Order: sequence, then structure tokens, then C-alpha cells
Amino acid sequence: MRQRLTKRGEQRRRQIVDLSARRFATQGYHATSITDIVNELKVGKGVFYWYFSSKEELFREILLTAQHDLRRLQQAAIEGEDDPLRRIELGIRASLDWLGKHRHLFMLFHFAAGDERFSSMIRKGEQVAVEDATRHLKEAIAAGQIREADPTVLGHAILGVINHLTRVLIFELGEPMDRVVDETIAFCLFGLKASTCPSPASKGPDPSD
Amino acid sequence: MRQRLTKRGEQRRRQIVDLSARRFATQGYHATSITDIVNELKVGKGVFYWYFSSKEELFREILLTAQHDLRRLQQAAIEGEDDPLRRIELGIRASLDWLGKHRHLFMLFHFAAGDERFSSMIRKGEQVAVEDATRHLKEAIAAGQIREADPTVLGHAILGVINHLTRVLIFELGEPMDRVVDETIAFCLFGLKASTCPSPASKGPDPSD
DNA sequence: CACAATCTTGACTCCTCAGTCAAGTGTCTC
DNA sequence: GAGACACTTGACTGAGGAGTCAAGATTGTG
Repeated sequence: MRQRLTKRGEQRRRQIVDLSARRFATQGYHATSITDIVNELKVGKGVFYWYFSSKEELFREILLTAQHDLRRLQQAAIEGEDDPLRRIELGIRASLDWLGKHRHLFMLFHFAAGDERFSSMIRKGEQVAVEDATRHLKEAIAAGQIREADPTVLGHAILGVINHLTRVLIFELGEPMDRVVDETIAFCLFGLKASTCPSPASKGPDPSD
Repeated sequence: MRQRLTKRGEQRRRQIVDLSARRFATQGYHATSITDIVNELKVGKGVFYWYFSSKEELFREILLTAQHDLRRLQQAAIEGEDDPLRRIELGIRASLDWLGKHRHLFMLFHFAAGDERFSSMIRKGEQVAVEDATRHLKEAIAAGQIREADPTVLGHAILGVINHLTRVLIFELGEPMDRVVDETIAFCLFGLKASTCPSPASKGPDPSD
């Protein structure tokens, strides 16, 4: 952090980050000791503390990097799309895609969400994601593409579906990616009902109360 | 577990369970030591190990009891309701109700889901819940009340929405219970679209195919 | 080469915490 | 009240892990 790194130093640092992320994901954060990590790298313990001031700092960095990476992908995915509802769909697809490709990082998010030390980071990341989504949701509501509802709530509901379906279907049941993507989008758009509904973008007339 | 408990013993045991559950929820499982617990109860350490063989066993018991309690409430809530879609709705309401009333246990579920030692229990519990829901979902599909889709997926999607909205809206944003309940149900039924749909529990008329 | 900065070593310290145990107290039962 | 069983005590053990540090190796630079 504080000192300048040579090329060799950069490499070592990345080596530590990558290995740790994987071990944290497979064995768990608590079950992975610094000693484990440096042993696997066949280096002395001081090496770790040359690059990171603590295990916690390392983990925070892993999380933050992952969050930024995911967000970057989401934004790249929707770039240039005009239809707000379509942007949402593309965002969902991009997210699932990223999660599928970085399963170990998904595991880390999952762990972090349940740990007091890190849950605030996850919350912050989710908030950012929902704020991003909120913009498109508002537009879509204004355009009458989707029902009137608090866009923040909608955003979080979508997030909940993505997280849970990803975990259960992809990680635990080993379902194929595409199917999960389609099911997720179908549920987010239509919920349980509404195969019977009028086709997609009808103007919203009279809400019930 | 193994020995018979006197009334005094039962009381002590419950005392330990209750206090631990609360401390695990507020300070975190790892941050709560057995020493903490017995100190707060002003008893010797041996007391703990008279009633429980390990910290892990205690936590498992807390989880299991909570899961059973939640399920009991869900089943009581839908008992006697004929309409399958309505049963689902009642089940969702009951779940949210229970989660709101036992926030500390919800926190424990959340932690447990992200920890390798306990996540299998959570998965199992979720599976049971989804299997319960699946029965009603299948019926509802057969009756043409909801769209055709894999009921397991639908069940998990609902679970994801419940969990996430509960956490974010109730625990983090402090939204009133009723609003969250309504929003959750609305999202599960209609997704983003379909304010235009026929009102909630109409008898299933003509399915599309 | 010199000498400075980066990087590495690994034994060591410090601490926390789960779990044990031998000895003691309280309570129930006959 | 005597013996049995339930409960309690709290110092102790042992394991394990985070983080330190003084000394040494390697690399970059003038």
C-alpha cells in the first residue's frame, strides 16, 4: 500500500490476492490462515505482511475489486441500449454472467454478507447496484412499461432473485446457465402470473386502488 | 442431551440458548465466546459444557429450533385454505411475520448461510420450504392461476425475494412491516409488469394452451 | 562497485478461546 | 440422614492463529 512496488512486487501481491480469494472461497475465511497462504506460496510469513497490513485488509480489497469489476461489466452491457426495460434485462444477464464466471467471488460475497465486519461493504455495493437500476426502473415506469411501484423496492427484489437463484440453481443444483438466466428474467418481469397478461409494453391504465 | 434434566436444569439450558442466540445475532458467532456467555450468566464455564458438548452443537440447535418454529407457523397459516394461490400468499405473509418478530434469528440464518459449517442446514431448510411451496404452485399451475414454469424455480425465486426484501427493507431501512409484505407479494405475483392483470385470487379461467 | 531500496526469512511473542477436570454444592429420594 | 444424581466451580491445558522483527538476500541505480 504505502511503498512503491517493483514488477516483482506487483506480481507477488497479485499472487497473494488470487490465491487467498480462492482459498477463502473454498475453505472459508476463518478456516484459511495466513500461515496456510504463505505455506502454499512457499514463502516466509513476512512476505504477506510486506504487502498487506492484515488479513482483513486483504479481504476488503478482494471484495472491493470484485464489486468494481462486476459493476463495470454491468455498465458495459447496457451501454448504448435505449429501452430502459431492455437495459434492466441486459443488466441482469450481465450480472448472472459475471457471477457464473467468478463463482468463488460470489461465494465471498455470500460469506461477507453474513459477517459483521464485511456486511457493510456488501450493503454498500448492493445499494450502488440498486441505485443504478433505479434510474432505468423509473424511466420504465414513466414509459408505462412496468407497473407503478417504488423502484428501490423493485431493484432489491430483483437483486434477491438473482442472488438466490444463482446460488441455488447454478451452484447447488448445477443447472445450465442459460436456463437460469431465462427463468430469472421471466420471474422478475412476470412474477408468478401473467402469461395471461397483455403483451409487454401496454400503457398502464387504472391501478386498483 | 444425554442426561435427564431437572426443572432447574431445563431452565438453565433455555437460559443459555436464549442468551447465546441473541449474542450470536448481535455480536456475531465468532465474536461471541463461551466465556462471554457464561460470564454474562455469572456461572462457571463448566455449566455450559454440562448442557452442550460444543459451541457448534448449541448453534445447530438454535438454528434447527428456529427452522421448525418458522415452518410450524407457515403450516398453521395456510391450514384450511383451499385456493392454492392464496395458500402461497398466506405462506409468504406468515414467513414475513415470523421474520419480523424474530429478527435475531433471521440474522442467524443469514450468518449461517454464509458459513461452511452451517450452510448445509440452511440449504436443507430452504429445500423443505420450497418443497412445501411446490405443492401449492403445482396446483396453481394446474388450475391456470399462474404461468407454467418449473415450480422449484418459482419457489426459490420467492424465497430470494422474501429474504432480500426482509433484510433490506425491514432491517436496514426500517420500513413498516405491512408495506414490505404487500410489496413482496406484489412482486412475487406480478414481477415488474402486470398491474394490468386480473385481480389477485380470481378463479383460473382459460389457460393459454 | 557501493549503497539504497525492495523483498524475504522464519522463529518468536502474544493472545484468544474451546474444551477439561477434580473437587465442591444443591436437591431429590428412600 | 445418607446416598445418588444433578448441577456448579474456575483454574488449567493445549491448539492455533495473527502479527512482529532483526537479520539476510536480491534488485535497481549512480
